[in-house]
Amino acid sequence: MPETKGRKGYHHGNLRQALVDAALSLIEEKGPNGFTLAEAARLAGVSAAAPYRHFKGREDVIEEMALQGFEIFADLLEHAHDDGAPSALAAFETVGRAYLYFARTQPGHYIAMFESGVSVTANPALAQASDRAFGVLERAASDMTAHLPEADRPPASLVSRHIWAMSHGVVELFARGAPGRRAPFSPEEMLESGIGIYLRGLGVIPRP
Amino acid sequence: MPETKGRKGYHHGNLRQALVDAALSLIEEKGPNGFTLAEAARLAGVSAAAPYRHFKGREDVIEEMALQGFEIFADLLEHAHDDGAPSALAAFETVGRAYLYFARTQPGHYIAMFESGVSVTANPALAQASDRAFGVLERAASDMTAHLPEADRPPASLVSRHIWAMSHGVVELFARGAPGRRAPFSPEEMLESGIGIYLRGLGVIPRP
DNA sequence: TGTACATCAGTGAACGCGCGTTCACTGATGTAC
DNA sequence: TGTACATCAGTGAACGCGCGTTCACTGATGTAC
Repeated sequence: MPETKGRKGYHHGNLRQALVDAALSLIEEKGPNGFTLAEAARLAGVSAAAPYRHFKGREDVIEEMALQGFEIFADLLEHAHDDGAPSALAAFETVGRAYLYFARTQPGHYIAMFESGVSVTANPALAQASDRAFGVLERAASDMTAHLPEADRPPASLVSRHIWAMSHGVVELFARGAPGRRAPFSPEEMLESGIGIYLRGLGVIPRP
Repeated sequence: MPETKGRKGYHHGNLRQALVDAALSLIEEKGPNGFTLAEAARLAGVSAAAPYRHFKGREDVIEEMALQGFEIFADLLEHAHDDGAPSALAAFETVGRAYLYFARTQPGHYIAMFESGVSVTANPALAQASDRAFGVLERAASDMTAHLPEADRPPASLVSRHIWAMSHGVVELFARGAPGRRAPFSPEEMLESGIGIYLRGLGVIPRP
């Protein structure tokens, strides 16, 4: 059942984005490699040759999905950081939760970004978007550790990477796929408690 | 150039494992989906129909790779835990490092286990092997936190998952793929310092 | 306001390809006697 | 020790399939005058 999606006539109007959207839902449903240009074209209600008017090929579509994902992700982190920030610490925890939230609500983008094997470094636009997202984390880490005595203060670039790794690990191991994995804790609990213990180790939260 | 790998005559002798090995090197070289039964057969110096004498199909081969991977991994963790264990804490750090070591030295197995999308829960043997590996982590966590006052002691199952997530995140984000990703820290440094801060937060290491 | 024309964004047919899988087959091996 | 025979582990040909990609084409749209 090809979805014609409001297509009016011979010309589609917005085929480029329609193809990206189709690819996103395919990738979400069938995993990183469960998407073909041909099927995306079918979903968009268009012939198999049409995508070549907008993309160089399959890989190009994946890079576009990842790019849009990093942009959304960076925006999300920026808002999480800027908006409700009564304290640097609270902002940091909010930022951590945003990671999980993103993976939950934008699985297609998440897969394209982190599970498709796309090379972020090979595409400058992608690298830039990824840097922007990571920059938010790093600034949050920097703000948060600023008041620590210099001797006990690890570089913000290291702290932000620790948090990133912990968040990513929780998402990959306990939130994505594996619906059958009997977990005694929810990903949210695990991430919150894990970051909490880590921040206590940093000296940012007092130890009980 | 098909590799005949010491094949003697009509009968291969050890085709099952030869196919698994071929698949491992293909997966390592080309990523989780860059492996086909046909190519594995070719690598093993055998016709495309031969694998069907030993495996139900493609998915079956992936599960076998993952299974062998979990067995190796569990053995590795057990040794890391049992052998040089002057203290529960040291054992725990050794166990953490073993994760990184495994991903480095057995990339094919690692990919099959964690990046192929194989369902661990769907295959009982796989689930059992995975549980054994994880059990080591959990015991290490339990030993390590045993002396903490009960009020400040999070469940070992939670602690072990935090460490697992951190290790997995570091490996995925900073060790695998992305050779071009300019990282100011090595994965080893990041994992060691990250676990260190976390353990300080737990109260297992004194804070400086 | 109308028209000629360039450009754009699609079509559909065709191609070559490699894969997964099945099938009847056959060469090699092991075993009972 | 030899032989008949069952079983095992391969072969190779064939199939259907869907994909990626190219190509000459054509319908729709925008624009200059």
